[in-house]
Amino acid sequence: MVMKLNSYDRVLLRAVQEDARVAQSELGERASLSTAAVNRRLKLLSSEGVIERYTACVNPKAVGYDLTIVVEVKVESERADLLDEMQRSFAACPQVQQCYYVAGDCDFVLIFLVRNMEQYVELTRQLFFKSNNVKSFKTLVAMNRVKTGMAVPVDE
Amino acid sequence: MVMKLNSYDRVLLRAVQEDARVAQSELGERASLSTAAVNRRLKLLSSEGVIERYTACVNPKAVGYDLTIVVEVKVESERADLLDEMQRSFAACPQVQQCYYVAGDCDFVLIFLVRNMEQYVELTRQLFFKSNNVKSFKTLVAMNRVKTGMAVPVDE
DNA sequence: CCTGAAATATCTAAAAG
DNA sequence: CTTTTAGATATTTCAGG
Repeated sequence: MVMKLNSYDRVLLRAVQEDARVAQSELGERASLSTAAVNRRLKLLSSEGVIERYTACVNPKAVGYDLTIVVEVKVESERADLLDEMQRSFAACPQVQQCYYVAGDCDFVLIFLVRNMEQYVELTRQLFFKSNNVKSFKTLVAMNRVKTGMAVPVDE
Repeated sequence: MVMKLNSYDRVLLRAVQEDARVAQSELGERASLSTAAVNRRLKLLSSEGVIERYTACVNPKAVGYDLTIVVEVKVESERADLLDEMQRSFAACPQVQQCYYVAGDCDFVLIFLVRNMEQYVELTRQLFFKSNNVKSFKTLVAMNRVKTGMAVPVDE
């Protein structure tokens, strides 16, 4: 599960997280590596699961998704089967961008991306009221997406 | 700011969010479009800012980042200059993966990705205690990353 | 808005040091 | 790890409907 990374790999990982479209020849220059070596290492990083996938980052506003909402959910029962079912329904909802099962003073943190408040309200009905296992939830409306992304620090 | 999307664009956006490495010829087949048309539309989507960038998704565990922590921060003062300075310092920290400025019962929601608790504690000192504008913060440790990513729904 | 063909560029794999 | 080579793929441009 944990691949041994050398310092070339680290340079590559930082670079492709920032911009996955830079040519391998260009990556080679930055990492002081041949193009062939870059190719080999990137492929290895993918096959070892260090790089999980490549994706395009879409600007939510550009497709009419203007509202980001963070929600804290408390559950009624911690029964495993009920929690599993909740997680499945959360994960299956396209407007739930992220979901974390947490320890602390709530049980789930969800990040919604919705078109408007109406859509959010409708989704809370579907996801929270229907399940009968949500004790309460707290809504935090984002005024500013200060920092977004899934970038992973690669240090050393 | 808002580009008019046709139904080809929507198919393309869904596809490249899932996997940015599919060939344009393959995308063309899926969208019933020529390769050249796919190329042109993707380039347009980028230049119009609909697609912000392309990125590699790195598995945090594979690089030793095993802990995801959600933090709610309450501030002392809402003075604009103080808030700006906080946002800058949060955004500048590589272990702060995401940061939202929110309305509701706290002011900021941060998502940390850290190696271990020690690192988290150290970062809270730097980011929260130094600023002198953090009234309190609440730590939620993720037991399960149920759903992650920055995927944006593209409907219609 | 589209297509199809031609020209480039990039990636991949193999061979050899 | 390197370089070089060569062939397969992918991207981009261009002419034209």
